[in-house]
Amino acid sequence: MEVPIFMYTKVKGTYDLLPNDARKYSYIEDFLKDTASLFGYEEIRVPILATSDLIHRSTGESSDIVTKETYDFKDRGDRIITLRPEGTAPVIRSIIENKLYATNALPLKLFYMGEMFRYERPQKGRFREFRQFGVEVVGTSSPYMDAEVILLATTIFKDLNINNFKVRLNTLGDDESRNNYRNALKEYFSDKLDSLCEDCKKRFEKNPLRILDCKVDKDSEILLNAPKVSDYLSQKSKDDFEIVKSYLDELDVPYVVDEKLVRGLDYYTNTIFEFELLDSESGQSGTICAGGRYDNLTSDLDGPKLGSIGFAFGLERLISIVNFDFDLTHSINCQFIPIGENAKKNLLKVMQYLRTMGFISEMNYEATSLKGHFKSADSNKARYLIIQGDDELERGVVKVKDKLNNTEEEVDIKDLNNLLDYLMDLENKYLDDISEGE
RNA sequence: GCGGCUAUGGCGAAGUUGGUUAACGCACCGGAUUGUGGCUCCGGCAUUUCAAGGGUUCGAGUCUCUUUAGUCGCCCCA
Repeated sequence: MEVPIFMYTKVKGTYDLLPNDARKYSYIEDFLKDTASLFGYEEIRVPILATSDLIHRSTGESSDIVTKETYDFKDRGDRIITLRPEGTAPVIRSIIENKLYATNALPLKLFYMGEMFRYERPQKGRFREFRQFGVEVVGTSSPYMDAEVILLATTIFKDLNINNFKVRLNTLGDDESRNNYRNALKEYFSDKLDSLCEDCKKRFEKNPLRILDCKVDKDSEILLNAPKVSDYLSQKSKDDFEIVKSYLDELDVPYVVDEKLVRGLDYYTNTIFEFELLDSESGQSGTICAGGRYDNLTSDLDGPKLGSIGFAFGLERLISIVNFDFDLTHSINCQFIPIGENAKKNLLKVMQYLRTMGFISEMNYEATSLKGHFKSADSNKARYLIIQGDDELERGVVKVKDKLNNTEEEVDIKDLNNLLDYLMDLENKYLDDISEGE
């Protein structure tokens, strides 16, 4: 009989965030919250589980996400559930279901952060479980807001010292413009179907705009001579797009208009954009942020018609290009070193006191030798070693060793505030030294 | 969904045309040194085992097949 070897491994396409990396995520998440807050956004948290109807309806039946990338399953009550593959649809659903558009002033400016799931082949910067940060502004059609949203994303990247990107910008126009353009494309491609790739033949029926996005035929005459969106825009759409561009010019946001840009999800209208990372030393390139206006989504989901715009980016991709050469770990750390059981009991109380005063404090409960305690202090990178044996216990003192200044002194702890004052002095001295050095 | 590459201890990795005991480094544990660690030195640390399973062979970590996983491309996407 075979004895199976059990290996409990992570699910394909997922990853563990070990402390070193989790620290980076926390830092970035805090930064994103702070930056979004400066622009007037509030956080919204919505469930990871969503009804499949919502996801399928909103992202478009023809989108690749729905046709082959969703995690769908039936729950025990026979409900068809989808793990959310993106944030916009669930957030819009929540806004409609909770009638936020009626109880709050418009526009709503919301940001979200959390896990998304897509059943894709994992590769660089792409996972099956990944995290996105995104914003949604709901309830305004002002093109100035389009520009402000792009400015927020730009600010985020620049403040993280990421400068080697450019914004690709386009407009799909309003409903009227889109319909006219769509018809023009259909007419143009109708007698050229044979020369298109297999995928594009399907796109012709479902979403002819996406033929423009085809990578297979991208250099062919057919695509190059295809009708251009700009020729089919209504005056309103043209004017709005001009406003977006002029605002971006005014704020020195680097962008290029790319008439070939369309997006993977079906709900976009008017302004759409992608942030593209330019070739860097790390060799990475590609889209690091994408978004656009979706003026029909709220009504498609049985809510009122509310002009809306948003963007999203993957935290994995962002963090992979942030340069973390600064210290994220500065901390105050006291290692308590008892010699003997009596001192151990006594130090437990002292340790708890220091913790309540904000000092990160630890003790190795298993060490049998002084050497073991000191080794623990090393691996904890403790700055202060607080040592007490029977002798010190009897006299009501501890020895405090400050490894940074390489000093060791006896401190009276009959009044614990005495110890706190002593440590605070050392801390303040350290901070003074730092600021003087700068 | 398609293609390339990879898979050796906790980690990083040697392993020559298949040929007795699977280098080395880091980490870890013990000791020299049980009221002061870090350095140094000594010792320990893969052994029906080289991702799993099958095949070729007198002999397989080395060749072959399958599966799984990782990784990098394509499609698509954040």
